[in-house]
Amino acid sequence: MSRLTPRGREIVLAARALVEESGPAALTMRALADHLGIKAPSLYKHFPDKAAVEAEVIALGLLETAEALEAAEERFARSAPSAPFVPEPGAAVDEPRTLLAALARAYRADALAHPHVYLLATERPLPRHALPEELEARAAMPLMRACDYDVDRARAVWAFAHGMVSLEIHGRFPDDADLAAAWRAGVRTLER
Amino acid sequence: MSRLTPRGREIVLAARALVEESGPAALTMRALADHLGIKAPSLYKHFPDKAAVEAEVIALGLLETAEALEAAEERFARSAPSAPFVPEPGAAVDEPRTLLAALARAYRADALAHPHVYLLATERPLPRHALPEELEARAAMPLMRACDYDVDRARAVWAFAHGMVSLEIHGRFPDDADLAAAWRAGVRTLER
DNA sequence: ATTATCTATAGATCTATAGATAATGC
DNA sequence: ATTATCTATAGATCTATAGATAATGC
Repeated sequence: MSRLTPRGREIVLAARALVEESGPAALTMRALADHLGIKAPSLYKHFPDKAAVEAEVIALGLLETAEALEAAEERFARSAPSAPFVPEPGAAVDEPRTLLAALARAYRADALAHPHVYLLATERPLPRHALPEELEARAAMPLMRACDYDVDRARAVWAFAHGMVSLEIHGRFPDDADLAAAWRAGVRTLER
Repeated sequence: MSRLTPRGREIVLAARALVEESGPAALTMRALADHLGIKAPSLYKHFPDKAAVEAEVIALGLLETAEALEAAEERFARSAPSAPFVPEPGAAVDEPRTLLAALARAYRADALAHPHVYLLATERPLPRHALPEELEARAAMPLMRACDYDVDRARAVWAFAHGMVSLEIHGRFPDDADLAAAWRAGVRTLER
């Protein structure tokens, strides 16, 4: 994004909106051009091909995930200074009690806030060559820190969170499933 | 499958082979017909539309998953009669020690044995109306039994397993990641 | 009679290139 | 001069229907 021209940025934002509105398959050069009020061939003066546009949308998604997790880390650090959790009488009940719970909640909220972009960014190989250096690593860091740099546990937690979100977005759980309870069950056991 | 004509079955098997060979997007009525040595319009005498063929491939995938998990359950029941695990001197080290570990291993092996069919069957909404009654429930039962019918934990375990497999198939882990270790970390903590 | 196939074809799309034209920035 | 746009168009696909033809099963 940062290395794009202003017009390039506009195009990517329109592409993102298109994906979010109608799913990854709806991102065609024609639909994108329509959205922008221009003709499809004009897009090729800004991007070499469709894959380049798609990669920028994916980069946006990853960046947002990274920022959402970093913000959750910070909020948690502020609200839970150090001592073990002690529920205050009358305090809101649903504050996350652990850093991992806070990150899990943020991960889910971010993914469900733009499910189609989430799927575009996760359910296919990453176009790593077209992404900003270090973006992938940055998105992974909050979980690594929460897992005390135990990479195996961090990967297991990531897989759990991704699996929950993926299955939820694709409507694979029963309609009446208590997904909050499933998240709690997973986070609680993965906690240590 | 069972409710198909013999020719219908051949068509579905060819479709399955096509998906497995070249991915879900490669399943087109033309490519399928080519594979069978006929012309595309002929397929419409056997299936009303492409979605119907796809649904049968998905049903095959689900059925295989169910059978793989059931077989793993049975193998585990035979090999680990009841007593807590005691490693015998000189015994093979990599026998799964718990039912959950056995199921996790079977889930991964099944998915990686035909990754494209796995993705077709999981990374989109299920065409439930076109699937055999109870197939979805059957595929879910082994995990439910392993989790003592704690549905929240069963869903968490499923999400973990699906997430691991999905991320692995899409090449989202680093090439040198020790995925066996991540599986162990996840299964161990989700164990209870 | 029914079934499986075929040819021909309608009707939608897609991505991407070539080359012309208008507008903007020195 | 450069940049952003346009029109025209090549070249690939796709799904699905209509109607003809050949083969099979009573």
